[in-house]
Amino acid sequence: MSIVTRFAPSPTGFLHIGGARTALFNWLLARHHGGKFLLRIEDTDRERSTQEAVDAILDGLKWLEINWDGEPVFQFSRTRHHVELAESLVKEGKAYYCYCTAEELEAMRNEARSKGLSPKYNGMWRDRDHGDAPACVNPVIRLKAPLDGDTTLCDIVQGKITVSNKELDDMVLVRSDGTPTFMLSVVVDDHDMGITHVIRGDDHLTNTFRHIQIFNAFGWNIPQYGHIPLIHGPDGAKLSKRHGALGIDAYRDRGYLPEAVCNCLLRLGWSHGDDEIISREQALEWFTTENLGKSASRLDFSKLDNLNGHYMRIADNSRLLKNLIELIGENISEEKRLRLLRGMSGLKQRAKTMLELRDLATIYTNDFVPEKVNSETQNILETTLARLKSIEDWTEENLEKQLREFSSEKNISFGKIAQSLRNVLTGRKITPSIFDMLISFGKNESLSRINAVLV
RNA sequence: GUCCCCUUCGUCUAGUGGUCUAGGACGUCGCCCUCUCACGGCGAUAACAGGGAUUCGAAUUCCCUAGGGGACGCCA
Repeated sequence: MSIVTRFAPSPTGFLHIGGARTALFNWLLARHHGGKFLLRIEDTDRERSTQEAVDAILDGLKWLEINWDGEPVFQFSRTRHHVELAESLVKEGKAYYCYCTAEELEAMRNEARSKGLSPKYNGMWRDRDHGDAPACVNPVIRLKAPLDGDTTLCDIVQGKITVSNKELDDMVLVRSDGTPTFMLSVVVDDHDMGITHVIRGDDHLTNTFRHIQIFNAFGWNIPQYGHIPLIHGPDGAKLSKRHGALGIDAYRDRGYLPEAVCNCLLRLGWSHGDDEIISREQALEWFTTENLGKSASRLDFSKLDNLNGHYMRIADNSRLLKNLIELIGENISEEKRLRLLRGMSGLKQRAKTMLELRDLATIYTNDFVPEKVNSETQNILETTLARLKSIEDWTEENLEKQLREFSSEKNISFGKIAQSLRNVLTGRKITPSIFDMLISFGKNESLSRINAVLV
């Protein structure tokens, strides 16, 4: 049997880090087994669903290079089908109309709570005759859930979990306005889409028992479920906007590379021995549900920084340049682009994020302003300039050779020469190596910058 | 309140009864490399929530306690 997984976000907000990880895991599971990964937009809540959120989710997935098969399924478009199936359940006696008002339901819950039970529907219309129906109340359709026995979930991650059916009530399948609920829609769509495996957040665990009851009512096969623990904020509490519950776009804006974000997410709740840096190819090869963890984790930004630094270092220079120019958002002259490209290797190993890279890169993009130097530095620069002028073979290797020779000939410490050059070329004390910069600026620009200080 | 789940260094985790005086990674600290800063290298720091039980032997199995989380909607 071929594996079909899905990611089914509701477009009521951005794609956050937890959702991205869920998508990643489902994607990896499907791709690892050569199966399909589908996308379903759960937009049945018309009040809160927005097109912006749909776009944000799609963009986020694309940025992470989590590609789905076929077109996304929009759940709302399947409303009629969902309702018809619910009605067929009523005909079969597996569901029923309930005419309870909001006040009655509230009273039921309060009563249950006061008895120390979990608040739930008491089944008052379960076996009641249609004729009793109040004329002015539009009914909902409820599932006739089993009253006795228990429902068991064999979870891929959490193991076997059994819940007494007494804990579950007759859930609403179709609302009084005639629209299907999440409970119904998820089950029908998962069935129709041929979903075989569902990896989702732990917060859905208790829903799953309800889903199983609906599957059973229809007599359909139940997919394999894997409930992964939630990601917590740095303080261990539920992830909220206060901590890392940012949209995935915020990670891009903060200068993270998608492969670093994926690697980081992958290690949150999944492991492969002692491996930390895991490429996409390796992840695809190694990912199985056996290695999913059972306990909640927190997003560690210093680890993300570290991973990002790694992926920056191994990233292709021209790709980084392209990203950098987008980030700067201004026109960069051809000359400066060339400088940046030549200097990229030296810059990228000093940056943990694209934002840091952008700051470092200003040494090559800022306009040159000559700074005053003291007479000692001036003397050093004067003689150094003469020497540099004479160098025809302007390569890193040769520059190093020549300048080191020069240093011992003149009996000037190499550190002094280097710091003087660094300062005059960039106006800064912290930069990439001077050879790196001499090459990046090129001979002409380098000499003219030194000259500008001497005049 | 009820039900369910979780608990190894500060953080992410390895570990599925002996190979664990518990391994790796990030962070932190120190040293080395060195033209500054990084990178890199070496080293240090630091954990099995607590208590019982099973066993010759338990981080690993079972029970209890504590702590944390999740769910209890005509939201998804």
